[in-house]
Amino acid sequence: MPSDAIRAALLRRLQTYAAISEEDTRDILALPVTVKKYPAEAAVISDGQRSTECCLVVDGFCVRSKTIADGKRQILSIHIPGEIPDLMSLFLHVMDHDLSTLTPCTLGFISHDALTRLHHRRPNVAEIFWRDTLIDAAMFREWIVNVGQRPGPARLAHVMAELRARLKVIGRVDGNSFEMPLTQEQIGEALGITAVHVNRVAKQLREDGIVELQRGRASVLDEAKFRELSDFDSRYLHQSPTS
DNA sequence: TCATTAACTGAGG
DNA sequence: CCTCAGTTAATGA
Repeated sequence: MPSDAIRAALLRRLQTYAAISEEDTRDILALPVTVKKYPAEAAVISDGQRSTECCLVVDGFCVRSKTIADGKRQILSIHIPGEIPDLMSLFLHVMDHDLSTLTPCTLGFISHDALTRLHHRRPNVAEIFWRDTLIDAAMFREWIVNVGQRPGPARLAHVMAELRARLKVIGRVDGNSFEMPLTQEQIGEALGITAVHVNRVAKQLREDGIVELQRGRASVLDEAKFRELSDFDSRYLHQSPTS
């Protein structure tokens, strides 16, 4: 993949958040990016490591997670192409959680130095990245509500609804289905329930004709029921520049 | 390896 | 008594 296409993916995402001027666009497209390929389930940067660059997801899915003393892992967020999951490392230099791939990934690395220079030269771009970080925090608030308060079926449906809304803006929703390349074990780690229970919940949703999960793809079978169950309101994603 | 399902258990309403 | 969810174990894809 040409590196122009990689920077364009970043630009496209940032444009969903805010209008970007011509000069700012030029400087974003001029960012030096080092591209690397990763296999599935690979560590990108780990808890405790010092970071000197930010990671742009070009292709594939990543997750952020933390692992507790007994080995159990909590998945904190799922990341799709165009996102920079570790943008906070630009200011918080030592990682406080893990970033790893879910699927095989193409990742673009941008040095903190280059991003800092861009911020100083282009305050409007700095604002966009700030906005991006605040939306990241809004997603975490929603995640806490999901894991802390919703019953299993709604938890699963909500994560699906959010993923679909985010995939939609990068043109990766195909009719009633979209990619959700997590095993039931990984879904359990995201929802805070066991893999067996994920299977039970998934079976229930399938039997109720609401949503179906197979081979890393989710299909919404009944939009109205899905909306009601998921309790999803996209407001917290702030996907429009004026929201 | 991952998905599926049953059977059992306990918490909590 | 009912629902939800964890554990264990067996089996299939």
